[in-house]
Amino acid sequence: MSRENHTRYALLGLLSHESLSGYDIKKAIELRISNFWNIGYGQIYPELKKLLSNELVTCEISTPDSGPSKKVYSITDNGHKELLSWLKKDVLGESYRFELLLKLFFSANVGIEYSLEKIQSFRDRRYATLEKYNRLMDSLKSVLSQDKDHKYMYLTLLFGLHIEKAFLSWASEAEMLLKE
Amino acid sequence: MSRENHTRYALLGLLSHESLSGYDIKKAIELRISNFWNIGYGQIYPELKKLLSNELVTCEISTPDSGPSKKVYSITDNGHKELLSWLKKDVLGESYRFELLLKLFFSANVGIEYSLEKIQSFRDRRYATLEKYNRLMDSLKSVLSQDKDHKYMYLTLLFGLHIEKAFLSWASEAEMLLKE
DNA sequence: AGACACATGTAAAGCGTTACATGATTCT
DNA sequence: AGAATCATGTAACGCTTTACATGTGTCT
Repeated sequence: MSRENHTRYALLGLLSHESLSGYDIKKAIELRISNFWNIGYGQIYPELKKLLSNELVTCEISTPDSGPSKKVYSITDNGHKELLSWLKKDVLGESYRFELLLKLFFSANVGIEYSLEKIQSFRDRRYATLEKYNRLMDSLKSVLSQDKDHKYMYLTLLFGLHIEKAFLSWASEAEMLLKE
Repeated sequence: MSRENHTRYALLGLLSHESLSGYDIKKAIELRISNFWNIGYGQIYPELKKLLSNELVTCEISTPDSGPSKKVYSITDNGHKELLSWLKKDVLGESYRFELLLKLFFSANVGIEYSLEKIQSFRDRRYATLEKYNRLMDSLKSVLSQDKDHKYMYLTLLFGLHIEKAFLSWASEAEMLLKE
């Protein structure tokens, strides 16, 4: 059983909303889905090529009045079908990897200060992310009724809020426990 | 800048506690760290080979009274140094990917029933995991004072509890929002 | 005898990151 | 003129998964 190419569906999903160039796709990813699915140019351009040869997208050269020309990709009917069939399929399960936990687990080998430092900087990072999500949530709430897509964006953002808060409360508890 | 081979450190970490065969390493991984760092045989055996040729571990053939013979690996002084230097280094940041969120984000393209189904089965999965963690926590608490390693195991397990609870509370909220 | 767990590996293919390479356009 | 941004890509490398391959020992 071969693995699913999720990156392909991320691109199809974004293109199902609007036609975009590779460069614009990268920006859209950063804005919308990078919190749970980040992709770099090294994946975007090769994948667009594959999508094109599979006729899941089409490509048009656009030469705007200002700025360099772009290759704008649009989703085809086949592409849309492919996206829908993936969306309907069940998610089998999740697995995540946390380098912080891997280090922490083995940290009986080193001084406690190393663990405390790592947890503190973890907390700082996650706090900054939580603040970012809070700002995004504020701006999203004001446009929530305009478009049914926004409801789903709201769900993913809400996930971010829950998980970041969990990170922070764990970090506080972990720090206390270590200092005991 | 080449990426760090975390798998290598996971193996060194486990071997710093006790000498193990590849097969036993796999079992130890499942028991101890699979929640945040899972590895299969396809990584373990080749990595042990590399560790051996870098003289970070040694290997002895063990022929127990019962059962087939094993190749038991032990960490060397160099291996321990390598582990310590990694443990002391900062963690730069985390990134996670959630297929569920990726699908959910684009689910305005399909009926709401697909989203609800996915969230419900997500909740079932995460609830089962939370229960597992609760059981592990019970058995860990009774031996917590015996070994300073246990404190670090406790921290990682606590992380699991926090994050799974966050998953569950998000899932409930998300279901309510979708049904509105 | 057959099923199951023990035990060790290899090969292929795909995923993902990083570095590199190139050129156009806009702004200061 | 130089810096920054826009824009598109390739190549190398390493990580990860999956499937395959093989043989031993134990239990029923």
